[in-house]
Amino acid sequence: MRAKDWKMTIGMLASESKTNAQTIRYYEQLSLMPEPRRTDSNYRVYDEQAVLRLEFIRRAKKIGFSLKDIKMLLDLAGGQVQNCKRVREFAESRLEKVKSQISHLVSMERAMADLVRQCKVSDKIDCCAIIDSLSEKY
Amino acid sequence: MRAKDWKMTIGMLASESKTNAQTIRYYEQLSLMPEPRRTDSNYRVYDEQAVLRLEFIRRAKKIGFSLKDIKMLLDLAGGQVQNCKRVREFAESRLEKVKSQISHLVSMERAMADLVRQCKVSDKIDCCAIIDSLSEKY
DNA sequence: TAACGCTCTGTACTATGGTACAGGGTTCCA
DNA sequence: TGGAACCCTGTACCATAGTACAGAGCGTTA
Repeated sequence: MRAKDWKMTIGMLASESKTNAQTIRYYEQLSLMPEPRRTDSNYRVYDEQAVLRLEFIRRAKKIGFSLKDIKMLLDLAGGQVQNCKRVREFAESRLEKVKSQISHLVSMERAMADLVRQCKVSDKIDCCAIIDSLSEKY
Repeated sequence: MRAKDWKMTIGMLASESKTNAQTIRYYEQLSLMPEPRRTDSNYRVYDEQAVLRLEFIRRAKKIGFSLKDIKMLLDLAGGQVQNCKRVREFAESRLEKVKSQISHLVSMERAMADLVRQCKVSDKIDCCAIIDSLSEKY
C-alpha cells in the first residue's frame, strides 16, 4: 500500500484515506486541500502529505469542527509562525458555540419531557394532552 | 385587530401571527397549513383557525420539533380519533433523538475542551499543541 | 485495437427552513 | 384615473457536507 507513496491518483488517495474521491475534489474546491500537481493528461497527483492532510481533516471533523473551521485551523497552522494564541482563541470560541448548542438542546429536552410527562399523567383515550398543550395559549 | 377575524388576507394573517407571508405559503406547500378558500381574484382567505394553527406550529417549533414532525403531529391531531398513544410514542421518539444529539455534542465538547487544555499546559510560542494534536496519529 | 475502468469538468440533487425576486394581476384611496 | 400597496405563481438563493450523474478524455490489459 505505502509503496506507491510518491505518486497517487485521486482514486488511490481515496482508498488510502478512506475518503470519497468526489469529496477530495470538493475539499480542493473549498481550499481545504491544496491544488495538487497534474500529469500531462491533467490527472491529479498526490503524495503522502495529502494523506496526512485528510487525516487532519477527519480528526478535526470528528471533534466537531466545521469544514470552514478546519480551513481556518489549517490556514493558521500553515502560516510562517504557528500562532498558538490565535488557534487557542479560535478553539475556545468553537467550544463556547458547542456549549450554547448543548444548553439550547437541553432546554428543548426539558420541554419535550414535560410534554410526554403530562401525557402520561392524564392518560385520556379520546383527547391528547400533548396536542392540547401545544394548542393552548400561554 | 380581532374585528376582522372573518376574512383575512395573507398579509393580515402574517401580521396577526407574526409570521412572514412567504413562510405561510411555504407551510401551505408543505401541507402544514391547509389550502385556504380563495376570493374571485384568487387571493387566499383565512379565518381565526389559521392563526391558531400558526401558533401551534410556532410553539412546536420552539420545543424542537421539525416541520416534518409538526406535520405528523397535526395529522395525528386532526384524525377522527386523537390517537394519544401514537402522539406520545412519537414525542418520545423525538425526545430520544434530542437526547442522543445532546450526548453527541457533549462528547465533542469534551474533546474540544481537552484540546484547549493541552494548549494551555504547553504554552509554546512557535508551535501549537492543538495543531500538533490534530496532526498526530492515534 | 477494443473494451473496461479510471479520471476530468460541470452541473444538479439531497435535507432544512425559509428568504428574495421577477413579472404579472388586484384593491384601495385620493 | 393613477399610483401605491398588496397579492399571485414560479423560480432561484442561503448554508452545510457532501453525492450523483452526464459526457468527455485517458490508461491498461487482453
